[in-house]
Amino acid sequence: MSKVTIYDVARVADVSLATVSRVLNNPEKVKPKTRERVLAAISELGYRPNAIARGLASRRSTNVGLIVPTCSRASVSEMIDGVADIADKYRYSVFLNVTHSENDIASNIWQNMIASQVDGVLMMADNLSEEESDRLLNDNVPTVLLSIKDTDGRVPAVLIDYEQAAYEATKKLIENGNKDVAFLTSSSYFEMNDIKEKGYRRAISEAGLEPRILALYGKFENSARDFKHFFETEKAPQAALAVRDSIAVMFMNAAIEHGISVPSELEIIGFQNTKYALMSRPQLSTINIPTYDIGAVAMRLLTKLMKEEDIEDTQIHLPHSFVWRETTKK
Amino acid sequence: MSKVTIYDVARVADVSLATVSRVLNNPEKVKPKTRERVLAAISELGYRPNAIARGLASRRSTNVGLIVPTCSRASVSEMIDGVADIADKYRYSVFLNVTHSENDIASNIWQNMIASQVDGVLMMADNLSEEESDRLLNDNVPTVLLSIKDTDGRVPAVLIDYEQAAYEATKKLIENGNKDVAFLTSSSYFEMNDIKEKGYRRAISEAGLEPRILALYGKFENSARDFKHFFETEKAPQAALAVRDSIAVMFMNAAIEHGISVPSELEIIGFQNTKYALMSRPQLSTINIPTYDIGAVAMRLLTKLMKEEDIEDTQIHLPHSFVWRETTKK
DNA sequence: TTGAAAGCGCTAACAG
DNA sequence: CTGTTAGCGCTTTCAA
Repeated sequence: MSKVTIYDVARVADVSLATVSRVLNNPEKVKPKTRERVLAAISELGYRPNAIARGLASRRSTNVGLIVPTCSRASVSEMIDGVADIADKYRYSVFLNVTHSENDIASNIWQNMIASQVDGVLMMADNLSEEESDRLLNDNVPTVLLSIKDTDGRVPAVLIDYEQAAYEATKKLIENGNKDVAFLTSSSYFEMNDIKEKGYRRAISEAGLEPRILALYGKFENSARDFKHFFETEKAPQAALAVRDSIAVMFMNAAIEHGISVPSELEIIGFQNTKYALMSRPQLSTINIPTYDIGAVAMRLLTKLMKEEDIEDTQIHLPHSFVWRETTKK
Repeated sequence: MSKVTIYDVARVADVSLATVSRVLNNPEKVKPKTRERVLAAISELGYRPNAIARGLASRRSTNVGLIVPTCSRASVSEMIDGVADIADKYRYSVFLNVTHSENDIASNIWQNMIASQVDGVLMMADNLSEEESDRLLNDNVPTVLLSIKDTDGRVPAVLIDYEQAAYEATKKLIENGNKDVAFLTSSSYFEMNDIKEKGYRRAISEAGLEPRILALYGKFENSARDFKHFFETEKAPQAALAVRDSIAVMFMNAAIEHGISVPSELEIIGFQNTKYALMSRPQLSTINIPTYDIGAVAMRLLTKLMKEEDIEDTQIHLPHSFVWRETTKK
């Protein structure tokens, strides 16, 4: 709330406000001696340029908008940390918008302000309609998608090749000798899970096996009960790939309580490599996703986009890896 | 990036820009007929007021700053969701700043911008020095602390009575007949953990028992190994209260692997009621903390502070509760 | 190398 | 109820 303005600095340094502005923005265009005088005045008065006024005059806010469906999912909160770190490094401020998966982004408040006070947007969503990606393109504010991509790849994005990751994991399960390999997915629709399912199906079909999709019926909170019911009424698979670590662990717990031994009778692989995987017993084998890096790389890409640098490739794929722990054989 | 300004709207609606501004900010001061004409022009042109210009002219940004040590801790990410929801409701935008526990907030970039472009600040920190709280007071921008409080309670805050919660949990453990009740805390310094420890010590001392503090030596990642070593070299306690669910679960896993049976030989209570507690086996008894609400209530308090409403009580304590699951007897 | 002057798009008295 | 007129604090030509 400092009330000292650029005029005060100019007066104290005995220069015009234009000069003060210059030492702030183009210091090399000011004679060293004058510059020092101005700098001295600035620190003497504790002057801090008013970012809003600067934004108005320069028509650039050095703010970016970050849109996420929620914060309380490890996959997004870690990503936010990545975004925040890099934004900080480049002196950008980040506006956080939590959409709660409300699909129509246009109707959302963010448009109101995004349009007028951010230089770029980072968007993570559980799914993205074609309309929405059209809108992103039309609003011509630089945008980077995190973890998802638009159908025709026109919007810059940073993501993991989930299809390939799921494919490889499924293949591993098949190679371990399992014929009945299930895919555990969530009931609510996540585009990302569809992509993982594709990879699973590819591996299954290549091996000439039958796919078996098990979807959580409802909320995560009930999954313990739901999985218990599953094991009581249906034949247990020999192996399973889950779309998230948490689902993998819940499934495993239910299996173990049903007397199934892991991994000898049931192998399980999770997705993400969260703390859940470390804390389960047996410890979960899982696919490691560089969540933090997705955020960091996306923010870095956005800075380039905002500077209108030429980008070779605007669709960046980050590598995944596997962490073999105790829920898989060998 | 819409380039239509308030002048365009004024021209199309055939009024002055002041009238347009009025229908935006004080619609009741405009004749309904005129108002409709203006509204029509607004939607016809797709006009969106430029928040930056508005901020400059009105000296209010409708932005709040949110400072957190990290996002990737359940206790903070859920809180952020709470903040974001309420901010949204009151039409405030939130600037996210991740400090990574760098203690000196003054040295941080946030001061630069916070001072000039936010109407209020929400701050969560792992600890708060007296200097820092002084600074918060001096900068006279409305501020609310989350989960922590300053030593002399001058800064508005929303928090849980961690001391009492830990006291009650410890007491329960003692009432269950345990004499050797340990307190599991983290090695790095968190003010909050000290407060919990106080509650633990109060219960222990009231019962005439000896306190036993077990601090993690290093990083969470190594705690499995560290706890294993603990059980191999030291006498296991009969019960334990942990400062976080994750620590409780890691400790429990190590105990079980050492052949100790839970809860018959070792009772454990965690803190927070995260998903970890649901996913462990046996399922963790824990202290439920309304994390989301801390954020929501703090944001609501901040809106009042920003409106300079009179607040009865600026230190709001939210209630905790207990969730008895499988790691405690009875 | 520096200063003068014209806005950026909007709000907020003040008149009328 | 509506219009006129000053700015908000800064950037940015354009001259000097």
